Amino acid sequence: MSAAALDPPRRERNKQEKRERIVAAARTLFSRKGFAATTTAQIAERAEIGAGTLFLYFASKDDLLVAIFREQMDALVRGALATLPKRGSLLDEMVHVYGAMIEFHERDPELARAFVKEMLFVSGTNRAAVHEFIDGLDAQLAERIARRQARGECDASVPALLVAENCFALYIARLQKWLGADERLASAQHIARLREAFALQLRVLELRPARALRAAPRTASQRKTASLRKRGR
Amino acid sequence: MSAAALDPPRRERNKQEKRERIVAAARTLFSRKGFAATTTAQIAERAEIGAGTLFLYFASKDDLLVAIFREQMDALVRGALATLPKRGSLLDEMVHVYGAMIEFHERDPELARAFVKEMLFVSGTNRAAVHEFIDGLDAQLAERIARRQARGECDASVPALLVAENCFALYIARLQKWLGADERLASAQHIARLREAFALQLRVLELRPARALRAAPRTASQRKTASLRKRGR
DNA sequence: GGGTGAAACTGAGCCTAGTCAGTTTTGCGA
DNA sequence: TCGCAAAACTGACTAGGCTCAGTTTCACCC
Repeated sequence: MSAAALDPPRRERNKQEKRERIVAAARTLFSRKGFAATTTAQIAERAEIGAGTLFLYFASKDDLLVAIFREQMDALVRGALATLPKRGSLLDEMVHVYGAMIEFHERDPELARAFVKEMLFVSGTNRAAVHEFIDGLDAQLAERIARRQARGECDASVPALLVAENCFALYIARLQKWLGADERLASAQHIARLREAFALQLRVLELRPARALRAAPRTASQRKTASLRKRGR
Repeated sequence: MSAAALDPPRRERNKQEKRERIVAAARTLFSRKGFAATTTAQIAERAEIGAGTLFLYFASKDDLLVAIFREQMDALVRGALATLPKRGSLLDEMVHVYGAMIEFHERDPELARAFVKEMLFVSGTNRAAVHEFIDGLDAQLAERIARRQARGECDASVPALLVAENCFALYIARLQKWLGADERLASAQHIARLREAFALQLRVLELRPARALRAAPRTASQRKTASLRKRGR
């Protein structure tokens, strides 16, 4: 057999195909029967692999779930960032991006719950990817903030990345309140609440009439810990 | 046997004692060998009960862990609120309370990680208690904010409870960043970071020179969702 | 003090995520 | 074409959380 040019990555390609089969099988079964009710044996059977093979591709059942979601989230956020409302406020942009994620999770709250629970403590094949995703999102949104600061639309003395990180925290907290409660409000409700929380955080970016920036005098104990604040990134 | 006055709650008292034995056994074993390495069978044996009995008292191994931590957190927060620094700023107070929790978690990060992961999605015997704990903490801190607002030290137009809720979100996010990462910084580092995040959020409470409160004009899409914002509490 | 129904308890056994010793497949150099 | 080492794969097996049918204990009433 003389497929010289294509062959070298053949083994690799087989692996990739198999991985895809596993992901496809898992996606189907998870959404059909739920996460807890799907066994890894069923996934393996549907993907036509041995029961143990699954764990060569994913460190655990949780890891597999996170892999599936992360891929979808990547695409979702790329889409949301590409369709940011022109002429909207910063708040609008934030809500546009995070609102898209909330709407996505509304499709299947049980899966979303399992995902959110795992996401922040991933330790399998997704560790790096998840942290890159979060850092990337924070950086993108910080960039949008910084641009407005440069244009003089926002208070430039506020660290943009820190604002973006705080907003991500507010998003996660909203998800947790939503998915951790039994009464399930519609996603629109949660987006509205998220907007409130964001609005409060983004207020620090409002331009202030001249002075005021160091308005509140620092207290003794504030000064005491000040030396710790220079974080070594 | 004539212990008439004490007997009626005897069954009840036995149950309570048994529950305590389970909690004590679990606490010891968890901290000695870690959460994952401790089996429920070992806990049951040490508590001198049958293996199945444990699950009459706690819905799952996770539920047991959450019960233990929640009890400790209750006491910790009560203590922290009782020892708030006099004459400190609002920021100092926030850091005092949440810093105490971070320091507590530093004692055993593996347990803390498992706890934080479960806490927000509890579904066992602790559901209500955990949510009461969080709501109570938010309310207490909101009260501290409101007091300052009433005294004219803070911008009274800012909803105090929302600020407190946002701060809790920032605390959780900090915990997750800490315990979800492999490189374990000292708790002092994390308290310093938490202070930064809080400081940024609390800036919205700074008094502003007269105008400015409705500084930024609302955009079209902001108005669009405004009707959703009246949350039905 | 004995009968009775309910509450509490028990542990053998089920179920499934995850492991690993052994087997098959693959790529490559002779 | 033929070894051969490494990579990939397999499925019987294990461990441990949790269940539940059966048993014991308890409180109450005659």
